[in-house]
Amino acid sequence: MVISPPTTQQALLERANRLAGITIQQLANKLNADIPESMTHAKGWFGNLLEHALGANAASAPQPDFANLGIELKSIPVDDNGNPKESTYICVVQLNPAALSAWERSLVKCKLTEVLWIPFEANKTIPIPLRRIGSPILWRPDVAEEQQLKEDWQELCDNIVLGNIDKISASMGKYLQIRPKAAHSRCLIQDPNQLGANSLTSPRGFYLRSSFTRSIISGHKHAVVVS
DNA sequence: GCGTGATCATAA
DNA sequence: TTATGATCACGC
Repeated sequence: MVISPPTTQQALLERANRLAGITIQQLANKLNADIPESMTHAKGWFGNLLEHALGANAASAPQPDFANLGIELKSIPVDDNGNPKESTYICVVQLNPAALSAWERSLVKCKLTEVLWIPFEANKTIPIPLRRIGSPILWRPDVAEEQQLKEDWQELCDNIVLGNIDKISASMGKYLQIRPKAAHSRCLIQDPNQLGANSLTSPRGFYLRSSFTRSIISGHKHAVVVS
């Protein structure tokens, strides 16, 4: 079964709201999907299931999941208190000078312009099929949030442009951080910002700290979302 | 390797 | 217990 992409924001929200409260088992059954025994070898499984269920169409292109709506979809694992259990991957850290030149044209800003967050239970004591899907939260960063994201991005990118990517640690950045993002630590890519024709470094990604996504999620817990 | 979807595993 | 650094799966 292939689900077509929603043509409007409201259609997308309606679909997402219909998933609120059901279990992973129920969703998997609807889509005729097999549930993994563990997430160890199926780390992106739920995110992919959700894309399928909502009709996301950007595949693995570097753009928002619902390209026509400019909306990025993010599943977010939460504990018993509804707080995020993990940081949230945003996008690859591109090393070409153009990608590092301005926040306004960055992939991070593009992805974070509007995000549909879908929380789901991730407490390991709950069997995967019984974990429930939460209510969707459509979020746009407010002025203060975007300013901080921009500052974090700028500080991190300044280091990259100066050829100091290997000095960046995950502790930098208030909301955004940069961490490895690769199949394994032996993966290497060219870094044109470093002196020397063949400077290599590890592929990295931008992530949102869970302390930040926690504020996003909790700040909208009582939001009313369509019908 | 690059980009997507992320969570795992262990040092601190 | 938590956050960093490492890793898993997939399409191309």
